[in-house]
Amino acid sequence: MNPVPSNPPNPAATAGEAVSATPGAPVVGAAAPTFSPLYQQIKALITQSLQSGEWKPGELIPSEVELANRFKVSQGTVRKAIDELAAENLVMRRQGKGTFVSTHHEARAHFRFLRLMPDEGVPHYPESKIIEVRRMRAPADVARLLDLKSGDAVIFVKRVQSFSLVPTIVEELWLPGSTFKGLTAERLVEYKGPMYGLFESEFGTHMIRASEKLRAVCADSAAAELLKVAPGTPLLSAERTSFTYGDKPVELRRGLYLTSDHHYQSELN
Amino acid sequence: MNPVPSNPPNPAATAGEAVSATPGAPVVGAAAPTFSPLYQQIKALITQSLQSGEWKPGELIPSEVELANRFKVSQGTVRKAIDELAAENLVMRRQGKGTFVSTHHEARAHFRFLRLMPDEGVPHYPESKIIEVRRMRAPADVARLLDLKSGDAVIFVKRVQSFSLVPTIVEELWLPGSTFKGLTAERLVEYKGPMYGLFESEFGTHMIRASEKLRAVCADSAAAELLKVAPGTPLLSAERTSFTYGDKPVELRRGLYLTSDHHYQSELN
DNA sequence: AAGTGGTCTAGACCACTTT
DNA sequence: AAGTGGTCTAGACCACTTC
Repeated sequence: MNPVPSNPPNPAATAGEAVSATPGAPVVGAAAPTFSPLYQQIKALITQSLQSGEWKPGELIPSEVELANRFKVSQGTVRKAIDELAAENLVMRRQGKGTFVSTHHEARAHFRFLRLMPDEGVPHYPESKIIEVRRMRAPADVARLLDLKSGDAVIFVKRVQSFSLVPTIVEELWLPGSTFKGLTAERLVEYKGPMYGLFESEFGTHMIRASEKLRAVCADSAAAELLKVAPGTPLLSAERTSFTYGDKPVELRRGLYLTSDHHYQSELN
Repeated sequence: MNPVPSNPPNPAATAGEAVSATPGAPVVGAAAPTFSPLYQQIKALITQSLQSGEWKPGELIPSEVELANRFKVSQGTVRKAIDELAAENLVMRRQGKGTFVSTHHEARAHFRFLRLMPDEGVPHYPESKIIEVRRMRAPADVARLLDLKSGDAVIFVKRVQSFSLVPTIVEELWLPGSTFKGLTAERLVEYKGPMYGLFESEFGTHMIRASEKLRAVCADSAAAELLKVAPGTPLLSAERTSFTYGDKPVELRRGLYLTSDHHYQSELN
């Protein structure tokens, strides 16, 4: 279970699946040895504990000193592992308090995946209306993107979001049926707070990353009606795939954004 | 010139503009002391050297050991400063060789600020055609975003980019006239390579960050003609402000993207 | 062989939070 | 006072590149 370091201060080493950094070392039966630094191995172990739910979103994880003792490495090595996890937003460090598992139940998390911002001077009172929730069989394209088999059960959700009473977003979601068993319109409507918070608390699925493809499209009659605009109005289309631990896709989302009073903010570094 | 650390291993300290971390320390005449960690001060000093051109894009900067000696701090502190600069893409580390100043003359830099990607299976042969270059007085909105006074000289550029012979992007740029004195259509046309490479080499202006606002709009007649599409075709509008060192805005760009065979890729973390 | 960045350790002290 | 993360140092060795 331990990474088993064989470093200078560590004597002899306690055998086991030793990690040698020597190129010519006898790596029995490994075609591609895949060496990795100790701190990366520690990072992977911590990630596993996050994924397994040993430490749940919002909870405190063990202190650096404690983790260093557990893994038999120095505090500096644990620190570097946690530094990367913090950079990836998997955990949050707070001086004097400890390191917490990230959660979507937080003010700062609400806008993490929503890049649509009100233009200057436009107020921001969000509202969500569920239009439809139903179970269906995954079409080929949805199945492919969610890593399912064509025809597997998926849950389909359609909703409209308004800002300051102006309908601005119409969204369609596809979720793997097996993961979100029991998700109904009632539960979505009743739930207060962000949808990713519900996924996290009620279904144990924590979204940690997403990838979007943006396009400009014309509003079809359905979207136009929901957004109360003329058919043909240009809309910003965002096709999002969201991932949980291990880069496993667990949500497909197609949003159509009305961008007359809002814009999609993108920072390039 | 030195940060003058007064840390345990350093004896007595060599006087000067000492940086104390003691809250009650006598900070003469400083209303808001603005303490900062040593490595942040080192980072700022390195950034100054980058900005002043002491080390130019593509060049090697002094080694960690050398910088540690120069600043009279440990290598670990220099390392942490450079780590952050590398994370911000200001420098690039290469094991065994050294640390290099980032440059826009590189394959990997070409797509740093261009998020428009060909859809799957669509080939990618870029081509650029300059439509217009002229000097003008900055309109109020351009002046505001470029931190200039209304009426200051700016250079206006209009160009069309094609991918695999399909016109896909029409762009308008505004650049501060003082910074880009002598920029002409000829130089833009003659120059091989990315435009930011030209700005870097010929005008000493290195873009390090940009911020875009995206919207869906209808093609006006001018854009429609250049992109060879029907007026009213939905286009993705990207309004970009680019910054150089010190968060100084040095470019304003409005791009209109045809997204029938391309998409704007956005990664959410 | 020498020089560079990359990893790892050990120990000190600081800043912040809670008890 | 005790515990947490944050900073800083010093020294060792490793991996990679060049001479």
